[in-house]
Amino acid sequence: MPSSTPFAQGWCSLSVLHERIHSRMERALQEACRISVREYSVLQVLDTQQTDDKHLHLKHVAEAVVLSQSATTRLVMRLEERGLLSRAVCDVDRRGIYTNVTKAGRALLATARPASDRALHKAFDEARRDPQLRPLVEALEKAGFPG
Amino acid sequence: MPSSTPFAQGWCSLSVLHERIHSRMERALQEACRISVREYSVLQVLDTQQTDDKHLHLKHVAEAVVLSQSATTRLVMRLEERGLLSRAVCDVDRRGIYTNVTKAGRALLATARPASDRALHKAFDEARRDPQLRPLVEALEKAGFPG
DNA sequence: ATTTTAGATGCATGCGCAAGCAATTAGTTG
DNA sequence: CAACTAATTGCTTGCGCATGCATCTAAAAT
Repeated sequence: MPSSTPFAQGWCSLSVLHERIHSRMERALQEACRISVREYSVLQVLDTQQTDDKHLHLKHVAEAVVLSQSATTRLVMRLEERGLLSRAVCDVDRRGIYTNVTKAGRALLATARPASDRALHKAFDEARRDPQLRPLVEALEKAGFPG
Repeated sequence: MPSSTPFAQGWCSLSVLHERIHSRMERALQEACRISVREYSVLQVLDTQQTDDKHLHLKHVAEAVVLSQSATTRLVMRLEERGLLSRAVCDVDRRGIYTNVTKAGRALLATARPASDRALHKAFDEARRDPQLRPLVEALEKAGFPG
């Protein structure tokens, strides 16, 4: 994935690294609990929102995971249909929707998290062995990323 | 986009940064030349492959942009239908497909590249102002990334 | 001949955009 | 202040499109 400027070249590496990690996590999460990376992300966001006793409107959830509002609506719908979360209209502003992760949802998260972590580490190790990605990976590590 | 481990937290930031850059570039490229980020990436790959006088099979193009083989087939098809590239069976292995960017394709790239670059810089500047992304962006810059 | 590989295709799914609907807020008029 | 209208905001829906998976065909390779 070559490019015109050095800056764009950096973006290409970032992009490839991201896609590689993403596709690995996708497969891992799909296999472990029939869930997509995005669904996992949303559940994760909603779960922490909940433990912090803060409630996010759908719109802010969409922003947090960088997804369109319509896609977020449908994603949350799917999760509700699978019993992983429940929805309720916000009573101070009845346009808003509040969501709560159910027990089943938290159980799924407990399975998904280690699976996702394993996939993430694997992807990173693999990337370190790729000549194109090596500098980027090292840059991230040197700067204390991730972690 | 919070998470369980620090490592996963890093992945979340990386993910958000990527999505932000991506959606900005998508809009910019769409507006500038009715082309998607992926189509741009593929064109870019094929163009450099060509100037280096090397020919890639579709399969390797797919790997380079981290896309499935089927999606790559159809993407290249779309680009051919728009007259941005031409396809030909490889004569030493008639299973393989070779592709060449046309004059129109190179013209489009000439428009797309600066548009994409502008979007990229904008997205980076914006990210630097986001508390969640700031450490990641600085990490990348400190380590000489991108560029 | 069998197996393997490159690419194409049917199908189901998730996405973004644009339009729509309902609730809220701001502004106007009596 | 109350009542009405306009503009905004949060979410949903219709629709077309790109993607991945599984499957298929044709061409090497064994």
